[in-house]
Amino acid sequence: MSKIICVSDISTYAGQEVQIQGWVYNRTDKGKLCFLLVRDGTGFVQCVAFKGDLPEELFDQIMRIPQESSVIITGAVREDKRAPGIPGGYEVGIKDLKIVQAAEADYPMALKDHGVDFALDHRHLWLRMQSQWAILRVRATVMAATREWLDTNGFVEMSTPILTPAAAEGTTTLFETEYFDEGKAYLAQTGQLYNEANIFSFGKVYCFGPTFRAEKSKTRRHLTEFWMLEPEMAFCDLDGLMEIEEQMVTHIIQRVLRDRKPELVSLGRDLAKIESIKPPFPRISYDDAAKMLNDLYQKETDPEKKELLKFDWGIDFGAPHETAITQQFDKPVFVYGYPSAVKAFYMEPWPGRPEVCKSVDLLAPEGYGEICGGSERISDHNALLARIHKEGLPEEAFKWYLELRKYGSVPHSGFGMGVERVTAWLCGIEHIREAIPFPRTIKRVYP
RNA sequence: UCCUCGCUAGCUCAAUCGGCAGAGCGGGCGGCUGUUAACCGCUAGGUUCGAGGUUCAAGUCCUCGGCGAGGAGCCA
Repeated sequence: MSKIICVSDISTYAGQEVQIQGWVYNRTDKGKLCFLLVRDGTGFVQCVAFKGDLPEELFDQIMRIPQESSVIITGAVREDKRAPGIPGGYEVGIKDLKIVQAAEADYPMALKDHGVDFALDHRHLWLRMQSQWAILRVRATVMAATREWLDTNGFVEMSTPILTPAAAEGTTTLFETEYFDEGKAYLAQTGQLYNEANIFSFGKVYCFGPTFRAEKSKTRRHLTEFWMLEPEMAFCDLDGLMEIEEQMVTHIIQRVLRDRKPELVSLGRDLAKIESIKPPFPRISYDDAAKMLNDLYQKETDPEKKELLKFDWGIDFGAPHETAITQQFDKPVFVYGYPSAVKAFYMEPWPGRPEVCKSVDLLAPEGYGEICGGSERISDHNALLARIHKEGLPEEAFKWYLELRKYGSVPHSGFGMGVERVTAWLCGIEHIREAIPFPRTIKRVYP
């Protein structure tokens, strides 16, 4: 009995007879020769059948095997530069093939691009395509690298609740559900407030899980359900926050480049654009970004683009603004010190400039925009209470949150990172819906 | 909520000014010993999103509706 191996390890089995358990991704028959491209979850490998080497009945069966059939293949591994696949360069000379299940002939996914509607309706099958496999492998590595960095840097993972009481910023953007006799509960849009409680016990914490937003955003950067990482640190100011974001993001990039290069190559990603990213990342203030945008506005000659770049101090960046800023840099850029009016109530005011707060967004290059958003939080009880009143928020709902500032309050900071946005950026794909296994958008909850 | 675009074979798309419903892929049959989304020959496959209207004639023009897309708004 030959050893069952993973395609990802195939290079270590050259010259040996092995077994591959997987699915027929593509078949090319050529007279007395038949090529099967087989995927096993860890990679894609070419398996070759020669008519002369096999019983006639078996060869005939291989020639007719439908796409997506599940198979167990026995054969000898050999190096061959012509062999496609991931990692590629090795192929299996078929000695035996057992069909676990012959797929029906009407498999709907062709090995080519599909329309968005069709692809999303068939997400359960689309996942099998090499491009989707590669993207989601990168995603898993982004998540693993994130945890790896945090866990080795003294952070403790805290699971914050997904079912939450009345919302921090009103209920219009939250999914609502019945909660027994307690009235309404809402799906969490952030674990931050809970992590602000957690830091007073654990120092440095993070939560990592799904986040829900009922906003009617319809863009390539938005999902209604997405995965967000939220670290929160005691005794950490805005500069310390940027330092941590920079180190963590750099680690994620290095780890993806180390472990997922073949996947990125298969996606056609220009590796040079991410290989060159090294700290430090540029840090510019909102004020400077505003000047930069006004300069770009002056220089722009296309009236349509010019209109999109129009910018007045005090407004939040739109997607065209973010794109324009990031195009000035070849690595991620921090923009800090946003106007308080466009940011959340809990952000620490800038010393001496109350109209600005100690917030920071990390914008990814190549037009991908915001991948992290964070801030130093207000640590003074009365200042926070004043902000809650000013925003017209229900003080009662924030009773516990305010109490954190009464017993050993410290400067503290945190940020949120969108996993799908980071994945989409590293993969170089157009839309973040491909960066999550089963995307939830305003128009889709199926499959 | 607004703006724009789209909907034709299982899939991706074409169809000129309103004038016979087409191709490639996929399926079926056949051929080929190195294919890379193979190639070559043959073949089957249609409620042109729906309803109404204009016309000798509508995939194409008009009205209404449906579904989807990506932009704006919104976005802890």
